[in-house]
Amino acid sequence: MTGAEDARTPRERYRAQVRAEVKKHAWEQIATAGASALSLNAIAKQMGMSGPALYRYFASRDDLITELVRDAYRSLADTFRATAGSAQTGGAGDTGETGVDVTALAHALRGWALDDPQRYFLVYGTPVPGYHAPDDITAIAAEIMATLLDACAALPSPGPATRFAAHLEDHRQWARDHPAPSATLHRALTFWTRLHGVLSLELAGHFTGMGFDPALLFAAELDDLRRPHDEPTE
Amino acid sequence: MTGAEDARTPRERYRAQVRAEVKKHAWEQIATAGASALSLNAIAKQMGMSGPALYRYFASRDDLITELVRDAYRSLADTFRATAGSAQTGGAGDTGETGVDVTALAHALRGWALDDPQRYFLVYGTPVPGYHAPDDITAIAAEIMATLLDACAALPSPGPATRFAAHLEDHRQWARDHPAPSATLHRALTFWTRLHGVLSLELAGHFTGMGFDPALLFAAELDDLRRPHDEPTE
DNA sequence: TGTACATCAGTGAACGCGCGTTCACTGATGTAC
DNA sequence: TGTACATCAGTGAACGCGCGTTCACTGATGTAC
Repeated sequence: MTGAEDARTPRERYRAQVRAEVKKHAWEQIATAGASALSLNAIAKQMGMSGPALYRYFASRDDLITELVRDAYRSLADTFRATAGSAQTGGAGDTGETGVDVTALAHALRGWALDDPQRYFLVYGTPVPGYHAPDDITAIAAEIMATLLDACAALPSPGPATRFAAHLEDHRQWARDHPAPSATLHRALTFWTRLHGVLSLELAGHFTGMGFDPALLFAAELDDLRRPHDEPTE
Repeated sequence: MTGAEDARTPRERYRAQVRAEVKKHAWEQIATAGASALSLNAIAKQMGMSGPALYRYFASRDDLITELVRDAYRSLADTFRATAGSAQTGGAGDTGETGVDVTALAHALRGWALDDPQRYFLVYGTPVPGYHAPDDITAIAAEIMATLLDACAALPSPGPATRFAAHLEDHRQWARDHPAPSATLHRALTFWTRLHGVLSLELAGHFTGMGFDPALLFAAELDDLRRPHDEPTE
């Protein structure tokens, strides 16, 4: 068995290939000069084509950027799903918990971010005022959050009933279908904001010259997230 | 006494005034379309001047942007200093600690960020690949960090001796002149990354549609930062 | 107070550039009989 | 297998635009005697 049949016509396959190559050059351009410097004409030149040729493949510059954003989200969602699927805890003398490992997710996130910082910033960086992502991208973001929620739900202790968790009790539209208690939602949000806090400052270079190893700060935050906390004072 | 003498000549005062007006329009443009869309010609048009006139006031577009970045840093540093100077703890039946109040700093940071999100992102948002801030801006960043360190040093408990603090023991170039123990440095860094994590995701709109109140998540993180923690497990 | 000069703000024309995008067209590839 | 037609990739010219930046110049403001 040499592989599944490719139902696509040669033309379709060629189209897909050129589209992929355009995107590849687009990412290189973004990595070099930032997303705002992305230029269709420059990409065409790099590919040895004339500018208007690209309009066979993308309706407009905005269209291309939106697709890059979508691909970035999709890439992170897939990375999360793959990590969640293969990295269950409970194997090596652990505390007996089962399910998705939140530590593995954290390292997957960090790896994904370091792999291409500008891709990370295209998702989580400075927003362009007025831009609204289409619905299908929002759906991918929700998918990412769902994977994270599953992992947090699998943590040994459900976490303390924080005041913010009480607020979430009545404000959990984003997770209304998830069975996890609100304390777990709080944990997931905290996981997200804390790791993003370290990662985005690190990738933006705000730690350079300070001397310490950002990976260890990341690890410290992760350790803290895994540790059950006291009840909040008062 | 109607005020101190203004040693500046009328021409100098005029210059300063026009420069300020240029910056004002620049900020409006950034708020509307992001920093990458900033255009000298557009600013001149808004001011009813011709484009080249602005070159009397700024050497180049990059020069203007650098100055906006500097002003943003300066603004945050001043806000922090003012907050630290006027908001000592220990007044209202507190636990007896004295010195700068970290809670006040946190709220000052949040207020400053919400006041002008694009200004926040100009400081902490997506970096432009290849751009390096001049030294005097780095110095302002250090000033901000110093104020934060002072506040963390004034917290009731010095915090536990975390593993990361042990690493900082030998990697605290950025705070080699500060008397605070490394555990306090760890606290300051955590303060920074956690609050930035919540703020940047909030300002970028990643919480919109989720239903909860970002202010309460921010408050929850702040509460957690103020609470002394257990020793790390193991 | 008045005159001569220097300083400086602002203009308008111009340069060169690269951008996104449209359009009519050529030539190659695939499809139908 | 060959022919007629439809589909589609890619080109080159062109449009209009706005950008940053320079330059020589005008006119107003300030300074020195």
